[in-house]
Amino acid sequence: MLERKPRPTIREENEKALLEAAERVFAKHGFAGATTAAIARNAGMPKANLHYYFATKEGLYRAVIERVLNAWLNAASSFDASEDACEALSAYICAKMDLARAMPLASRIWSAEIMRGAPIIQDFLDTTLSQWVAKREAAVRRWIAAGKLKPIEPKVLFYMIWATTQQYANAAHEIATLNGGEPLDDAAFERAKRQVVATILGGVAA
Amino acid sequence: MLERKPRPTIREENEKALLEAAERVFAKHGFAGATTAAIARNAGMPKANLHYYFATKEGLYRAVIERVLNAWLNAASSFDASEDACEALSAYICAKMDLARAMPLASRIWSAEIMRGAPIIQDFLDTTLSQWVAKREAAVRRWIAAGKLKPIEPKVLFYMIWATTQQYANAAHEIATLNGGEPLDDAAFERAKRQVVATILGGVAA
DNA sequence: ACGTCATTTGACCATCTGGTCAAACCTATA
DNA sequence: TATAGGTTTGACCAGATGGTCAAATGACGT
Repeated sequence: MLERKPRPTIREENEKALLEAAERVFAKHGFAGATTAAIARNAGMPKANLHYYFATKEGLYRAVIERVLNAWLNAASSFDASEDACEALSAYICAKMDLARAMPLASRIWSAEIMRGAPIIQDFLDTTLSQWVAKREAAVRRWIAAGKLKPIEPKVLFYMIWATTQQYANAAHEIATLNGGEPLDDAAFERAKRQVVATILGGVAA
Repeated sequence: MLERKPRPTIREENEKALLEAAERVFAKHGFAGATTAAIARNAGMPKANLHYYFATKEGLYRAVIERVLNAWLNAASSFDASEDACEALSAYICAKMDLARAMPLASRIWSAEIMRGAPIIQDFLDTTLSQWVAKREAAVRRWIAAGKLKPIEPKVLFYMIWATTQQYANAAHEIATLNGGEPLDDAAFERAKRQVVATILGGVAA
């Protein structure tokens, strides 16, 4: 009867540990620089065990990317939180800032993948992301037509939002260095978030 | 008499070819993913020849980074082009946009190095960059005090400028995908540049 | 207790990589 | 043309890496 057994707690736990370890190692060393031995050690198991759960390094990488993708889509949905231009943009920028802070490793892996030319996630760019952009582009154009926003190429706005928010994950080390060697604390980060929102909205609100 | 011979054209030519090839390969595959064999092939010479000019892969990488650093410093100097806040910021943003377009490989290598935690250029962050930021931070605060700019943490502004401009190099592939598969042509890029300048200035000008 | 299936692991392998080396090959100057 | 110093290159090496395998161990329903 091929019942879906609610069984596999061991498998679930090990796969989760491996995915988390992989996220750490891929984020720090990149795809090529990460070794399966390092990932396995980081997850507290011998290398052969890693290959029992994930046949190939690329397969593991794909699995990590999928988690990242879901986080991205989740944050992206906050764009639709409101019909009001400023509210929608604020919510979206805040969501992306929070994502960068909560999941810096995922953000870095994502950026590295994009920088490599998206060899793994090209189809996501071609399908889901293209559709997401097309739909929100239309919303932005409507807001412009309604006089809510200054006339701007919507994509330019998206790229600015993506880049600026991800900067707080990608360049966390540089930012820490310029912050006296310490990462931004919560207060400083919240201040930065407010100022990013204010600056971008100030730049595009009509 | 130890005269400086105007001789070494062979050495100069080969080192240049290697540095350019290394820039391409490092930009595409990252430090770990780049192989000295691939770089040498890309420069049109056998691997042993590469190691004759650059003893180690890391030494070659350092040399590439140094070129990138000079480009960065060169663009950074345009911040001081004017005493006027808007003029200075415009000039700086334009210079960084042009840099991203003219040297996308260098930009990507730079970002990758920052994302890795700047293992090679940490001392640059600690010294030159810190000083650069401190000085321009003071300029921004003066402009704010003079009522030229809205009150903003200067670093937040710098991070936004750095991230947004570099986006056009780092995410060139993603941008091309969302542009129908074609990279931005000169006209589209100039339009984007103007809108980036206008949006950031609109966001911070008082 | 038994049998079956999932899990664990050390040993192993082919391949790749950064780097070495010595011999061969210029090129120019005395 | 002899000689010296820069340059080129194929062959080579030690170590690392992704991945395999078979044997051992554990979990669990019957």
